[in-house]
Formats: sequence, C-alpha cells, structure tokens
Amino acid sequence: MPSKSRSDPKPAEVADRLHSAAIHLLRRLRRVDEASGLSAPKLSALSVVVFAGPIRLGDLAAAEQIRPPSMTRIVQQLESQGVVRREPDPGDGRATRIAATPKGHRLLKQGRGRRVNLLVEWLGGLDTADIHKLEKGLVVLEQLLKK
Amino acid sequence: MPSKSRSDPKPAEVADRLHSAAIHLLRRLRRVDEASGLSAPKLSALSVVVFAGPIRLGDLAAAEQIRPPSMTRIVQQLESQGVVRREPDPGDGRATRIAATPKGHRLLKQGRGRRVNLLVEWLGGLDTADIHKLEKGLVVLEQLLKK
DNA sequence: TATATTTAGTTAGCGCAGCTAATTAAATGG
DNA sequence: CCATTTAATTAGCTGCGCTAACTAAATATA
Repeated sequence: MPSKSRSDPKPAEVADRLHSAAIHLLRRLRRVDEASGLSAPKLSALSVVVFAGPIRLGDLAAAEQIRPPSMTRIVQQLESQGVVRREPDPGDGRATRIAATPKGHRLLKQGRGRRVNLLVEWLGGLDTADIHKLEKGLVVLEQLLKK
Repeated sequence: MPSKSRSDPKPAEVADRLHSAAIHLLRRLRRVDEASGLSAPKLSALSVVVFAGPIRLGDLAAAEQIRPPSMTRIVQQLESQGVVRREPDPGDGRATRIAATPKGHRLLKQGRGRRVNLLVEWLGGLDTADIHKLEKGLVVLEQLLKK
C-alpha cells in the first residue's frame, strides 16, 4: 500500500490547481492536435462518434455538454472535412444520425498517436508509479464529471 | 472506459482520457466562474498576478503559455474591471508591470469560494481516499506541465 | 556619437467555439 | 384536424487564441 499523504488536501486548493492544470494542459495539447487539422472540441466530438456509433446530434451535444447549435457547427465542419457523415434517423424524420467515416476513424487514430507521442515525451522522467497515480486521479475526476 | 488500476494503464488511453476530462471540466467550470464576471483565462491570469506580485506582461504571457497580444487584451479587460493596474517598469521604459488591486484580491477570493462550493458539491459522494487520489494525480500532472 | 538592431508591448484583423433567440419541419396529442 | 412539443438549424453575439505589422525604448556597433 502506498503511503498516505500526511495531511488532507484542502478542497479550495485542489479546485484551484485542477482549474489551472486543465487550462494549461489544453493550451498545450491544442498545438499538438492542430497537426491533425482537428481542434480539441472537434477531436472530442469525433471520439464520441467513433466510440458511441451513429448518434443523434442532440445526444452528441448532451454527451459533450454543449448546446445543440454549437454541435451543429462542429458537425458541419467535421462533415466538410469528410470525417463524419449524416444519415437520416430511421424512426424520426426530424433527427439525423452522425456516423464516423473510415477517414474519421483513421484520423482519430493518428491524432491519438500524436498525443501519445507527446505524452511519452512528457512521461520521460516519470516512473510507473507516477503514471498509476495520474490514472487513479483521472478515475476520480471522471466520476465527478459524470454527474 | 476506465481501465482497472491493477494493470499498467496504456499511455494512449491515459492521454485520451486526460484530454477529454480537461475539456469537460473547463466547460463546466466556465459557467460557475461566469458569476464572478471573470472567465477562466482571466481568473487564471489574475491568479498569477495576485500570486507572483507585480509582473511584466511578457512574463505573464509566458507563465500562462499564451502570446503577448492575447495577454494584452486580457490585461486590458482586467484593468477596465478594476482588478489589476499597470505601473511603469522602473528599469525599462518599454515594459509595464501588472499588479493586482485590492478589488482583484477580493474577487479572486470570491471566485475561489464559488469553485470550492461547486467542488464540495461534486465531492459529496466521494470519500477522503478519493480526494487523495485526485490530489496525487494532480501533483503528477503539474510536474508534467512545468516542463 | 550616430545609426542599426533587438526587444516590449500594442493594434489590426483573422478563425474557432461557446451562447441565446428565432425559425423550420416533423412528431404527438386532444 | 389543429395545437403543441421536439430536433435541428440559422442568425447574430461574445470571448479568446493566433500572426503580421507597427511604435517606442534599449542596446549594440561602426
């Protein structure tokens, strides 16, 4: 069992640091992800489409926690880049379903490769234990974000 | 999909999840922070100014990892809201130094309080062990971002 | 010393991503 | 059959990142 921290972290401090870390992480990843031609929000949306299969626009917006009009624009751009396509919803004439094209699958894979390369570079000086710590913190964060 | 922390997490997966978590965290915090009249980037910059004392614009931009023109605009808005002021750099006529006003200190404190309240709400279902995990992951992340 | 170069910051102008309000078209219900 | 609700889009706003080009001050050099 790994040693516990000596004192309980103050929520105020954790909140601040989490906020700051998220901002700086995204500012960095932005540059890497640019190489794919897809911004962070587009990559994130594409990831959901690839993973969650054909999905309605409204559901995709909800999953990404943005409003439908914002998702409409993102999908339009993804479509014009040929990484997703729209198909009519079989059971509902108002809705469209968003699906990833083969190019979309390929592009996401490549983008992931780039981030991994960067991360591997970053992780250069870290040992396995630190990676585990990072992953465990991530699990907690993901739980928080699900609610 | 989270992996078991038993096995070594794949960097590819960790990279993806970190990316996604950062995006979703910021989208949420954005709404909370709006109440302070300061966006996430402004709060982040103000935090550096409050913490690192009077600081030159270029250094502030570097600390925030954005370009000087972007920081110029942020500082202008912070100034017009009365939370920072500019003073001439004693030793360099080209440079200005950015300092936080009392109002700036106060506002940052209030904003922190709001985020803490939100976090406390989020943390409602979590135990101390989870908070520790989150904090430890954060330490690792912060190390990565320092480089 | 006088001129050239470098450096700090700003201005101008672009693109992307969020939002709300209003619109269109399809589904649903009285 | 018409009224209401729902899915998505369009229009238009704001904020924040960027590069390119400019001004002014500091520094280096002939």
